Amino acid sequence: MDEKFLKPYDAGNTEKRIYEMWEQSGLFSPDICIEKGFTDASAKPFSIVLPPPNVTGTLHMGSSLMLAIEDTVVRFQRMRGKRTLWIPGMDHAAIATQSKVEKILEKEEGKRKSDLGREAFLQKVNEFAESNRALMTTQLKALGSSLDFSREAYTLDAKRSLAVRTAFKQMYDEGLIYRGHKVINWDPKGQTTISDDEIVYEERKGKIYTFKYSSDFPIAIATTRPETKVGDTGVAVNPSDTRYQKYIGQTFEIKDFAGTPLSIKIVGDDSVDPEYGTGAVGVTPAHSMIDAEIARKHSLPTKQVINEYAKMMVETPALKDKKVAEAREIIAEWLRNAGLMEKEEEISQNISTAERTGAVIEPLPKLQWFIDVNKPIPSRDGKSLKELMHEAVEKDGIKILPDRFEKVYFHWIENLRDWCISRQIWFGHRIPVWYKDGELRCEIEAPEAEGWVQDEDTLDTWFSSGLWTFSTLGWPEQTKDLETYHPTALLETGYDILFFWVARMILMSKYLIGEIPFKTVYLHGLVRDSKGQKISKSLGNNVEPLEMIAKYGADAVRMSLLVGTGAGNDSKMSEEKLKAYKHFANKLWNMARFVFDHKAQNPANIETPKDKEYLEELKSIVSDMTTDIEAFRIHLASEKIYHYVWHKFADVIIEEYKQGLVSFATLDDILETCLKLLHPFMPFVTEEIWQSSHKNSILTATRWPM
RNA sequence: GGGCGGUUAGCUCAGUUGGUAGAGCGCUCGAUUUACACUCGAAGGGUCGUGGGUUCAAGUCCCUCACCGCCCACCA
Repeated sequence: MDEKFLKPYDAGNTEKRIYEMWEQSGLFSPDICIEKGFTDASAKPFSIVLPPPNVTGTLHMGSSLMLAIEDTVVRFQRMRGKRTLWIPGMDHAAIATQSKVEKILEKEEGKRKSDLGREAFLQKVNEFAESNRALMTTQLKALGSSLDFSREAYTLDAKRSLAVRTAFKQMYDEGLIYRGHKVINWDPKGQTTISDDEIVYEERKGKIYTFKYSSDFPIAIATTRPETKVGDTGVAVNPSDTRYQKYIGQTFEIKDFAGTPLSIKIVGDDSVDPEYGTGAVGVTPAHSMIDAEIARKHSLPTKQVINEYAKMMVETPALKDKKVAEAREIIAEWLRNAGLMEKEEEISQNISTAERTGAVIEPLPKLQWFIDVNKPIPSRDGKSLKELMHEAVEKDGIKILPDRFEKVYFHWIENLRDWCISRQIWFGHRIPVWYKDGELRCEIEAPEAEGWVQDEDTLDTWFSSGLWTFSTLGWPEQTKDLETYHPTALLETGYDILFFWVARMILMSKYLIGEIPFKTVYLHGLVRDSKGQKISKSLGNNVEPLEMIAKYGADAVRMSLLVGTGAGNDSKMSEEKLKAYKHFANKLWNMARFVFDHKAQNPANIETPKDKEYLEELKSIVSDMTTDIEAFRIHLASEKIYHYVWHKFADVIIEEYKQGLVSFATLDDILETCLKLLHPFMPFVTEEIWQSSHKNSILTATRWPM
């Protein structure tokens, strides 16, 4: 017997060596599995794309859970004989990465990005991204992830950039991408637009003011933002409201509203609730999306009064260049003095803030690029993107686990508005549109003729990640990989990016290649700390995966994340759990030691009545686990094998063997099967034990028991 | 305002299609120079949040309420 069995299992001394052995074997590539005869060339494919971690930072416990689940499924399917492919990659995460580098630049060199200029700044960002990529690759490997690194992708590399430009052009040519002057969510701190999904609502105390524009104006209105009222061009009332009906169609000229002249037209609109407030709404077309919609219906003019720095842009000296918060007070005070203020009430309101910077969102009218989600698409039977996204889950059979998220998904689609995809940041895919003399061209490659200037803006980072399932497989080129591995079998990710990412992938895939991107979506929950708190920097309760791996071993980290963590449920990470599974790895180690020890003594093999019973029982364990993993009930399968190995095999069967109630052949059989069954969950310790008794054989490339 | 999830042993949580409650940790008692102290055995501990309903049978299905948590939504 190998001497190392005389000591407790030492993960630290094992894992790196085992991973290198796996990498050298090439078995993580399905092509090599076929070449070596482990996988049948005509076997069914099974593919997963790794949700690309952001190059912003390092992997956290949530990513470790993701890797543990995916690697378990991938190893299982590989052992089942499928042509199994798991593609790694990274996401450039445009805004997140750029703002992080901006912060570093500010802190370390006291410079702003404008001091460097676009090119030099981007070089810094790329260097930062590159150094993180290397560290994250180490982390992926440390956990044992059986990823095919020969196919590694990056959202910003040449192939993926080509995919982005191709997708953009195709959507532009079919009229799905358009440029429009619309009210968008402006982040005054980040100085960029953001999409509806990047808004976070924060509950804050506010005031609602009820007032009239002037003493001879017949209708009072209410607002939480008096400063925007200098941009009002209308008042909307419900057409059936007898109090106000008579004014509909009239225009009132207000000579002096806090120093600004207003022209207010009364319009009738069904969206106004006569019961709420004064039953009338002041319409500010430039600074509210809902108002913009009312204004569009009634042809009210748009008057922008707030600029990109969240400062007033009216000529009135008292207001000009004032911050919105100051302007609010100035106007409120003016209303009080003029005797126009009817009521002021404290309320709690949800204000929209930018997810990244925390700044209060300022809705502004701007010329931006959008994806039209409602337009009927000729090449897709006249269906809209919304409809395509809907039918992917409704009809095409994408299964979302847990299934309650299907409802959430449908609800999101129903409320979806056109997606603003242009961003005023530097890091990311430049919009593939060029301008010259008032002319515009959308091309995959820059026009060769002189004088064409490319659009300054970049694309929302989710545009490129939306292409991920097929851009990683070579699209727009019609590759063999694309044909074989798309649609992918499984998309496993956190429920928090269902809208950001999962829905966008369905949109892109259904439109661009006419098929669903994946058959099953498995959404995992949040990994919290031992007290159930969200892990965050401000709480300082971050658990570093690499440290935990060093302390307890990757197998223990994986098991502690997997056991008992069902789809969609948040879970808690604790050192007790990690310790328990470290003990389990060692228990297994000693069980192997016991069996090997006895094997060396050439035990007589006398069949006993118990042999058959135990082998039958094991068969049913195998079949239960197979069903569980195929249905992605990893939390049940992992618990089942844990319990069987420790409390049946070790506590009962081995003990009975000592008493001669079980034959050695059966004991040996059970150990071998257990190693296989445990391998997807705890790849390192099982492989290490396997290699000790099976020279020239790799457990990773061994068939799952039947 | 709308939707969703949770409420099961002291703690943390499982419980897949309804068949008279499970695990880990902790606690108590005990074993043992043992493959393994990163061990083993035993014991204790739950009217499965509340109230009702369906059923031969409900933690599991339906309804009510309560508390905790999450998501969505620019009632001005």
